[in-house]
Amino acid sequence: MEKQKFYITTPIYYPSDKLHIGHAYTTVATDAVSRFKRMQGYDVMFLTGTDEHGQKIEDRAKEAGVSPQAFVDTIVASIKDLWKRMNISYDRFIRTTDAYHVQSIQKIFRTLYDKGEIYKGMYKGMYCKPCESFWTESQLVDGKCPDCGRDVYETSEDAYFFRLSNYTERLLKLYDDEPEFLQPQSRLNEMRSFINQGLEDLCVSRTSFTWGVPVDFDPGHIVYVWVDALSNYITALGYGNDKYHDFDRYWPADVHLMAKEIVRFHAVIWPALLMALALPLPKKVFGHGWLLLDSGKMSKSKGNVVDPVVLCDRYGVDAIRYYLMREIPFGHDGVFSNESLITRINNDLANDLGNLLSRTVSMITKYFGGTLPAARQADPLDDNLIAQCNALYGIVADHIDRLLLPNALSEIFKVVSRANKDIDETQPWVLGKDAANQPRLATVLYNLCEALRVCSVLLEPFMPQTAPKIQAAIGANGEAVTLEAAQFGKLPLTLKVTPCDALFPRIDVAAELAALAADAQPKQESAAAIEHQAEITYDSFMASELRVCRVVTCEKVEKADKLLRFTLFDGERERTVLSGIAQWYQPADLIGKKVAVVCNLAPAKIRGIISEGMILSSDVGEDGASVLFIDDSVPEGSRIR
RNA sequence: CGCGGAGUAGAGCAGUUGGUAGCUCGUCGGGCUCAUAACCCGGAGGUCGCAGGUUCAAGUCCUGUCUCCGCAACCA
Repeated sequence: MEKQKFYITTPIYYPSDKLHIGHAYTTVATDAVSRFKRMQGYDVMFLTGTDEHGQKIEDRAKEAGVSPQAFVDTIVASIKDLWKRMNISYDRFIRTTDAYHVQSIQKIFRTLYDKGEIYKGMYKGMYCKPCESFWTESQLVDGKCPDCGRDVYETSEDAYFFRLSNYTERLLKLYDDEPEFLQPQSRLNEMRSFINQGLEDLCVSRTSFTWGVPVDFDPGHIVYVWVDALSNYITALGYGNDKYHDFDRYWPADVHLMAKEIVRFHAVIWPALLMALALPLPKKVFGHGWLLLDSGKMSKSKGNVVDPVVLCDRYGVDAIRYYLMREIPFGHDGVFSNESLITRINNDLANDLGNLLSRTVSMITKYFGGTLPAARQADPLDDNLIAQCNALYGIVADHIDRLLLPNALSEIFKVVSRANKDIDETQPWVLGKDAANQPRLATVLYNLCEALRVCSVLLEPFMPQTAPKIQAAIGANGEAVTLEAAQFGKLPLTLKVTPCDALFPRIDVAAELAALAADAQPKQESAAAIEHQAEITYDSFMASELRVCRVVTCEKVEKADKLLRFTLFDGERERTVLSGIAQWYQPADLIGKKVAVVCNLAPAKIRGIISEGMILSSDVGEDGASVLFIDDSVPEGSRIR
């Protein structure tokens, strides 16, 4: 009988920086599922890769003084190293700069254009000239360029649009007909309400940068990320190219796995594109949650990203894989902390699993010289452990199919606990005192090995290095370590054990946390690289008219989270100024205070209000601001220089 | 303002179709000695954000309300 196929993907990651623990989280989860499916006998295609085009890469390459291609090549190499280190068993790695992908994208783009699904129109947006970037109204920060904070101009350019708006009904119908399509359920609710707000046609080309796939029938236009990146899931199978020929075999995907913030693209744009191409839709899109830190969300600019390489070096790959898959409910956000990581390693891996193996092997060595005799004597005391071992595979398989990965692990560890408890109940050290009890003692120890074997087989997708270590120690190999053998009684009665080192040495929590804290110190300082501006002249500085103003009134702007609206007295007149500091200041605390204001700043309209100036404040970290208050004795209107 | 999520023992979380409130860590006490000072048992600790409602019965359904978090067109 031909094997059933199973096609699973991670997103293709954006190589503008090294990857962090969140990317590893997505990828480890995908890997665990892939490994399990392979063990179940599926013909698995596990795809991952990198999304290498776009403005940001172009910019980063320029900063680094290398070509975009050289820039991404370096990062991609580090990504592949990371996956190798973490035992990621991907079957194929796609780069959007691969020639075959580029060829496919051009073909797809043209097909959509020929079908009338893509049309040429005008892209209207706010343009920042220094940054050469378009922004939508909602992306602007206080009406300014979110990158550089300068003024933007309303402008427009030729661009291609995908008729996304035509798919509103069909997408809603998809959600109704296939509730499994998008999981977890909460994401489906979110997408449904998003679509209900109305879909606009989607701009799918750009002319503002060149690092991308050119539209082959219209020079100057570059295919934008939607078509370029999302299509990787089919181009990697050979759709529209001759590099591969697996499309018929593997498409549609069984699971697209990703973090929640890109669910929208996979649950709205991607199916719409596939509908436009008249292709089958993926069976499932799953958006897992985020790894949060104690200090809040992880972000590059905050400098609090967690580097998976460092963690793996310090604690071992399997410990990290286990922690990621066990600690956080899949689909929800969860907090990542060194403390919980160490606690997990010590309690689950060292005390429960590692120590179970250690005590089992050592007793067999001590009482039987390492090889069990064949004679047995069963006892009703054993029934519970045996039953749990036999039920385990079904439970785990069910959880993994539903992507409840932490639940699968928790079930496996229930059996580990049960085995530890068995040792107390059967008291092998008592049995060992009387030679007449040997058959009974052999049974007890055999049962422990069986529990370890069944657990190790089911743990293998999660901990591919640890499982074989356990199996080697208890003399399990060949047929006995396959998924089919994940039930009680597959080891030979006269099994032989081989002592091994502790699977997971215990970590001294206090010492480790102290060491981590010490390590983190110097990093903080070096991470604070300051971006310097070009040198300016005295005159150009003096061009700014900075004056002391008194806050006359201050109130929060309706319907805006960040904005405060000030009336300031500058010594001559009152002026209205807006400032995006509402998150950090209460209006009442500011009234009457004296502040420094840029008075000759060109007025700008923000949220429909004209702001005449800017209140000076200093950034505090990535997310914070501190207004520069002037001493009350200084009169309003005083020049600051 | 809109949309989404969350508020359950000190901490972190489970609680499918409503029927005696659970798990992990921590804590306190006990047991055991094969083992990585590991393992096993037991105790303490919660009026399930708040207020109403439906019901014989609600953490679980309905209404209202408060607080926290996230999203609002590409940070996993």
